[in-house]
Amino acid sequence: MAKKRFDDSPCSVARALDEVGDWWSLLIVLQAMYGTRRYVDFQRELGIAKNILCDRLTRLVDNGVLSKVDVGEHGSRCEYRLTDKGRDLFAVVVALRQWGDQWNPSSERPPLDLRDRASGRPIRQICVQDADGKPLTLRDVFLPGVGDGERSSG
Amino acid sequence: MAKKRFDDSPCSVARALDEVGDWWSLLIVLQAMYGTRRYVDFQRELGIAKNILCDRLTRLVDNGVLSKVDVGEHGSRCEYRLTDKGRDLFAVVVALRQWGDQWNPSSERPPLDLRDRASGRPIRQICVQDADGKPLTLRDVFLPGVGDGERSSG
DNA sequence: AAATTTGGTTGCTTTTTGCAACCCTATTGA
DNA sequence: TCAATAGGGTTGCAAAAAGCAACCAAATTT
Repeated sequence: MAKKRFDDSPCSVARALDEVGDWWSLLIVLQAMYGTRRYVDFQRELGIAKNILCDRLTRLVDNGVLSKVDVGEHGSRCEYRLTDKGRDLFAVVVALRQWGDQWNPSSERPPLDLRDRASGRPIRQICVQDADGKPLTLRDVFLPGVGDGERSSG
Repeated sequence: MAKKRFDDSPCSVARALDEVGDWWSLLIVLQAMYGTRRYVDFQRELGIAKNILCDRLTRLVDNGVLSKVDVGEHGSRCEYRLTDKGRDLFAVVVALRQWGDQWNPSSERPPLDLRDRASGRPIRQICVQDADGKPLTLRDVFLPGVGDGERSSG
């Protein structure tokens, strides 16, 4: 009766969700992208229970999304830092944020205004693109070798 | 002691995760993108418990990600179809799939080869882009008006 | 008329979550 | 030197959610 695991699923989305698909993990990654590195800071900023935070940080470290680094001379403090794998979730987080901003806008706050550091201009809307950069919707794509009618109408 | 809700969080990522951030919801959406519409088909293809599936489908309908449509003359059958809001999760799902393919590749299956229906060519890697389409990493962006040093080193 | 399909609901057990309390190791500081 | 505090946890307990199996009712098939 345990929660189902997807870590050996043939589907890479399922495997990805096994690592960052629970309620807290992706928020921890997001917070890390904002610069948070310390246990107590994650706890305060997310309002997460300490045991859950501990479990999630451990899992994220085990999965290579974060790394645990001892800081300070005597090793009693540590930081949790994004790895390359964790930083690579940037597109996922931004896509999710743009979706949330579009479909569940906050009545109080404007959508987050991420900008390119070099030009100062806002970033683009994330989308699936063809080889030339043209935006593609769900219906514009197919899977070679798969019976395709199922995805064509709707 | 209830599970924390994020539906009124000021963070749009948290609000998005409140709708599709649990273990099953995004997989249901993914399956719907593959063309699945029927309760029994979701159940068989995902291997999800019926009560959980029922709960998730209801939640996704309540949140406007799926719509429940009666089909057949006598209304005893229905289909769950993606709404525009649900289809708009395409970029999120593809970003997550590409991340999973890159960092947790399956030993058995090659990464899914999504292609543009018009050209037949593979789709691009999803990434955050500046206004000109140049790829941006986490460190290339900033939030106007926010003290920024926190995100600069890492 | 009986079996099957579809879309559920109900009961029950195992896990997970969330909160509070506690622990151990520095470090501060009076 | 001894107490207080901060950081990073662990433990215990109650509530909630997940998972499985059994059951249900309407429609369809045989």
